Amino acid sequence: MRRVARELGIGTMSLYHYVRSKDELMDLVSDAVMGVQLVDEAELRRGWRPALRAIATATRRNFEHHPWILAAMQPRPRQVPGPNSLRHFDQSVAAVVDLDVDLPTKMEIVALIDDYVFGFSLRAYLAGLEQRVEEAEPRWMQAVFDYMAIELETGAYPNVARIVEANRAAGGKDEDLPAMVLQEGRFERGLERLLDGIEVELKRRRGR
Amino acid sequence: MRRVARELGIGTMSLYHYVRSKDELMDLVSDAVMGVQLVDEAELRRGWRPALRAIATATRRNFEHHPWILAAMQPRPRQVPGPNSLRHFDQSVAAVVDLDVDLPTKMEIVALIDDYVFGFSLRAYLAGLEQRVEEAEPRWMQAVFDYMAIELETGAYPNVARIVEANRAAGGKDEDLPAMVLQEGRFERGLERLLDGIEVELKRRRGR
DNA sequence: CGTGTATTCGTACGGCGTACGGTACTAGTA
DNA sequence: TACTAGTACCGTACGCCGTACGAATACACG
Repeated sequence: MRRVARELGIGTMSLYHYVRSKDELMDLVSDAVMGVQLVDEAELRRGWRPALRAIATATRRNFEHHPWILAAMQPRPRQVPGPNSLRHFDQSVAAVVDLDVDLPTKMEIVALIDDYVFGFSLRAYLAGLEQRVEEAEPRWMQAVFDYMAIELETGAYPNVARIVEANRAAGGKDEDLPAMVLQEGRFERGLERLLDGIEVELKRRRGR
Repeated sequence: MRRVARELGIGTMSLYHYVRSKDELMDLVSDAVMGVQLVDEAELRRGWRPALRAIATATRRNFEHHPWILAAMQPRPRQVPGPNSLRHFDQSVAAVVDLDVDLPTKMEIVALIDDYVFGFSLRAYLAGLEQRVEEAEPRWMQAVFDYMAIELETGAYPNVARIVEANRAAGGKDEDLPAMVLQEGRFERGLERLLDGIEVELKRRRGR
């Protein structure tokens, strides 16, 4: 709060004229961030799959630009989502509202997409800190492999050891492993698999 | 740190003989928590799908019992996963190591499952605070609907409005909506859809 | 017994969020 | 013109926090 006030060129306590507490300020900022990921209305009319894909990638891109809000999110009692979060929710509803399934299923699909986007973004953030995911994740995996290399002989991680050995047998180098492991476009591919799974469920229900 | 020391009946600074900083203590605790979700080795030999399912549900159950570690996780530079996290990784590798796909695909499957489990757990935690998910999420959704009810007439959330109206037209009450929206077993159903999506991808690759 | 090492911890420092009470300015009223 | 009400601002101080520093104590071993 002191720093924010300093950068605004005002006294610290002046902030509290507009905001009840630091938490409330955080809520406002978080919701403001959620506002910039809203998707063009036309995207929502191209069927559930393109619509959900557009919403998910926009959300992911937004978290990529503002990863710190993931860490700033703390559970607070009786906190209610802000208008921009609700608008995001409303757009997700738009994507599934015409599906031929019952309401709970529609809402679970919406929640499922958000779960994935949040999880991917959080883990990418934890692994990557300030860098872009595509650079950071291999570095993180490198650290993992480096660390595990010490323990590999002890047999503590037998399955990773199998992979390392298979890679050696194929003439590959250990250093290449991390880069092979997590590659660009991982978010999009994971999303497509999730959408595939949803599609399977939709067909199954329609079959009945 | 002061409270931990007090509960241990020692001076605050005595902690720093065993631990370099509060962050390091957090890392140790987090990794200790990751240790209790390890899965029986026999589970890993029942095929990739049961194995991944067992790992994911064990992880989810663990996060349900210790949700605060999700909030405690902060991106720290040059942090390396602890032995228990690596053991979890190794178990995931065991589940996919025999699949008939290339290595990067195997690793993406592993990461995908973790992304979902993390995302679900984080969002459930944010929505639910201390309560069980099954109780908390409806309460959260109730707050959402209550809040949105105010705005529904303004047309700010047209798609949610459509759902509310459809529910009224079917003779349902507004109060029933939150409970209809998120129901028990949501994690397991979402996981099955994710596994379905992975299965689709495996078949596609095998077909080539 | 002395001596080095492991363990404990009291004090103090700089940072934080913010409660409290006050000051300055503006707009409206008479 | 003087008075008032409300808005905006902020200096000071309190009680937290993590932890740097250095001293005190306990213990193991020659």
